[in-house]
Amino acid sequence: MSFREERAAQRRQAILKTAADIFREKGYHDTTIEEIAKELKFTKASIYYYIPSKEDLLFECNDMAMNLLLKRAEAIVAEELPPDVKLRELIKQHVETLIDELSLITVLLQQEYALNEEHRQLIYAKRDRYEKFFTDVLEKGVQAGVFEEAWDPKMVKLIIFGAVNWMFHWYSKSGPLKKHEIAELFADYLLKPVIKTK
Amino acid sequence: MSFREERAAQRRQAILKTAADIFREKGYHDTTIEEIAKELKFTKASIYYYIPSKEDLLFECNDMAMNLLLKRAEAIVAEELPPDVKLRELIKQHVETLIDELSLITVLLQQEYALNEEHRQLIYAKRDRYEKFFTDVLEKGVQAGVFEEAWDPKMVKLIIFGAVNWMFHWYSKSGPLKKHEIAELFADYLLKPVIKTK
Amino acid sequence: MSFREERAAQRRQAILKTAADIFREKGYHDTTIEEIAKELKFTKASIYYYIPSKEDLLFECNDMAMNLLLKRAEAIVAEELPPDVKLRELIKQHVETLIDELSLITVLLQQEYALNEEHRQLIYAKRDRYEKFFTDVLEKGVQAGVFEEAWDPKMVKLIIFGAVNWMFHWYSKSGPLKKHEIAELFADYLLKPVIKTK
Amino acid sequence: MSFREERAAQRRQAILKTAADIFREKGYHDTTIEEIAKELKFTKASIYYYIPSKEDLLFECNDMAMNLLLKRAEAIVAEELPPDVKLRELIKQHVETLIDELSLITVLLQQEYALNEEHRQLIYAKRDRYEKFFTDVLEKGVQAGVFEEAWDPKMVKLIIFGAVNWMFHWYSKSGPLKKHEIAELFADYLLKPVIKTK
DNA sequence: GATGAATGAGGTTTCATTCAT
DNA sequence: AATGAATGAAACCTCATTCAT
Repeated sequence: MSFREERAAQRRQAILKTAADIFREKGYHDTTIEEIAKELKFTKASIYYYIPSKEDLLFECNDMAMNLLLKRAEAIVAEELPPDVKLRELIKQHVETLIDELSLITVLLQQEYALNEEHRQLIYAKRDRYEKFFTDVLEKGVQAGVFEEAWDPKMVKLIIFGAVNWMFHWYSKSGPLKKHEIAELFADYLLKPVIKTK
Repeated sequence: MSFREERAAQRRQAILKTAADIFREKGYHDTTIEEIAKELKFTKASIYYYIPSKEDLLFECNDMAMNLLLKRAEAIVAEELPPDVKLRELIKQHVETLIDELSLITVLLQQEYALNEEHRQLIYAKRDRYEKFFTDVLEKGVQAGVFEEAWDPKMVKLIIFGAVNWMFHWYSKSGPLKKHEIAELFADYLLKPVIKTK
Repeated sequence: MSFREERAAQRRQAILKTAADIFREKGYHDTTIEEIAKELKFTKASIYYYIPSKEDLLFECNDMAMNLLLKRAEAIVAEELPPDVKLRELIKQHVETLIDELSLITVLLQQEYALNEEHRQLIYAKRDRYEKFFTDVLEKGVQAGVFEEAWDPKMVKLIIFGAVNWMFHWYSKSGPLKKHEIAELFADYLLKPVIKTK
Repeated sequence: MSFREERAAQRRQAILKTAADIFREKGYHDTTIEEIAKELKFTKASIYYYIPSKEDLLFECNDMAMNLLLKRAEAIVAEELPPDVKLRELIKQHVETLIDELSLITVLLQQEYALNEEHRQLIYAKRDRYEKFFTDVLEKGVQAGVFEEAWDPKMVKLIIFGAVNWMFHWYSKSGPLKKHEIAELFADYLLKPVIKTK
């Protein structure tokens, strides 16, 4: 990548991050390209040198968020771990990614319906892949006899995602709990019902 | 209420319901007054005979949703029940209300940021009141020794709401589980970690 | 006139007066039929039983104002009086009518441009007739040798009307001067330059 | 000022002048942004590149008119002149400014009530400052013994403004009198009653 | 007579996007 | 690379007016 291209890529990143911050704060529709530009000390027109459209900006935010989640989850899935430990790691990773990239993930969770059809499908495909990591582990755990077979893995996945994703509504850096504490807490609570007790 | 007034009230209700349906489907900003009107076989201007503004329509949806939740929760809270049973009822009622009034509650959960400041405060006030029912019961349960004291009631409340509210993303009438089954399932799963076992 | 017709005529009058008051306060365009109705404790639709249109309401105000001015001026013109006295009376009458019917005359002076073409012509015709009373007296006075011939009657008329009509901008019932005092003052000031001194 | 900025400023000026012309002709409310745009061979939206709102356009017209009057009057007030000469100059200047900037001043005199509260206050403040130039000179003249003490300066000011401002109703470029002739004529007529004769 | 309900017609404003420079 | 200028398209909202009851 040439120096030129690299700088352009950096600019793109900066635009995406800023867009995500503002999208998170005000919602996609209440954010104007002008605002994003002003925040970056660009002009409105300049933004269009780097991105093709506002909707594309939203898509890139969604996509970046999904890629982050996928990459981290894939690393965990690749490890050799018992199902209960793996699920715990997946949950903790999700919580921590959400906190690390609050704006990006919030946009992913909150603004999906503003995507156009094509982009939505692309995101849904990745999301399905991501969610499958959870159901797969749950199924494995049932087969391995460490998880209660009473709970449908699909349902458990939905409960877990609901509980965890809701965080974007209330998480605050200045809250009493640290990132890892929250992650542990969620993992403990959400695993409790499925772990088989002797 | 006179015949006239009653019909007008019904019309208002119909507008709210239709608006909620479309808001849910496409989001507040991607819904035009024209669409709502067309759906009701009204003209755009006629809508404005019944409501003062589009934002007001959104507020009314939010408010009606909150009122429903509050009314049902108040009935439960008023009963003489042990904390664990009461919490179970509160959860079940929440799930069932969400299913009964999917559009209204989805709008409440999804479109809040489009409210203006004044309206948002009104909704937040009711929401806080509603959520307090849950933390109160949790605290009572801890005091009564039926709930684990390890879990912070605020945190448990957030987990419960997250898990349950997430339903608007996936619930479908044609799904395999019936309303009451889902309600029981959620109550079981979410109560499990807090219930003290001997 | 039957009782019915009489009551209708009274209603019309009331509507005109109220309309004039509000037109004066907020201007024709910023006044809605609804406001006029509310002030009269009517409904919007009821107004239309008595008047054909909003513009017509404006015209009737203008017309009533002109008729008042004309009637009072005609009475003065009909008297046998020397030109200087007659002019003085005309000025005083104008001032006093303006004060007596502040809303009506203000509408006449301020909102003329909102009339439609046809109505404007009708008002202009009356206005021209009214103004001619002033130029006629001025010309008679010059011929009679009581007025300076140096001043063009048309010009003097414009100065007089300007000075006097401006009153609607500043006149207030609670001001320090009484109606007659103002009238005398204007007559004194405005006649001074034209009266021939020996 | 750069070339760019200068051209933008010129465009703004052009919009204001054109707006003033049309406001004068048809009144503020009967003028649409579209009409102003069409006259300038702009599109409606382009107008909004230069001005924030229609009401703002009106305010700028008012403000520019007041600034013109103030600037010219201040120059006269700054001179060392006897009160009667100074008043004469103030009147002449007012007449001539009105003729030079007929549209702007007409808007100022005719459309004030369409301003919003905040803007109205700003204009009133300038107007009060402007009118004070006249009452000050009148008071000085009374003290200096060149003006009759019988006339209240406030009242004289109102008569002068009334007579002169009325011009926007009748002045026409094609009229028989030239600008300076009208100015002299007004000054002569309106000063006559106040000048003390030995 | 009176009015609740309905609407056509239009106006202001916003904004993503384009393009010449 | 960057941007000032321009605009098409659309959305919200208002209101005078009508009409069935």
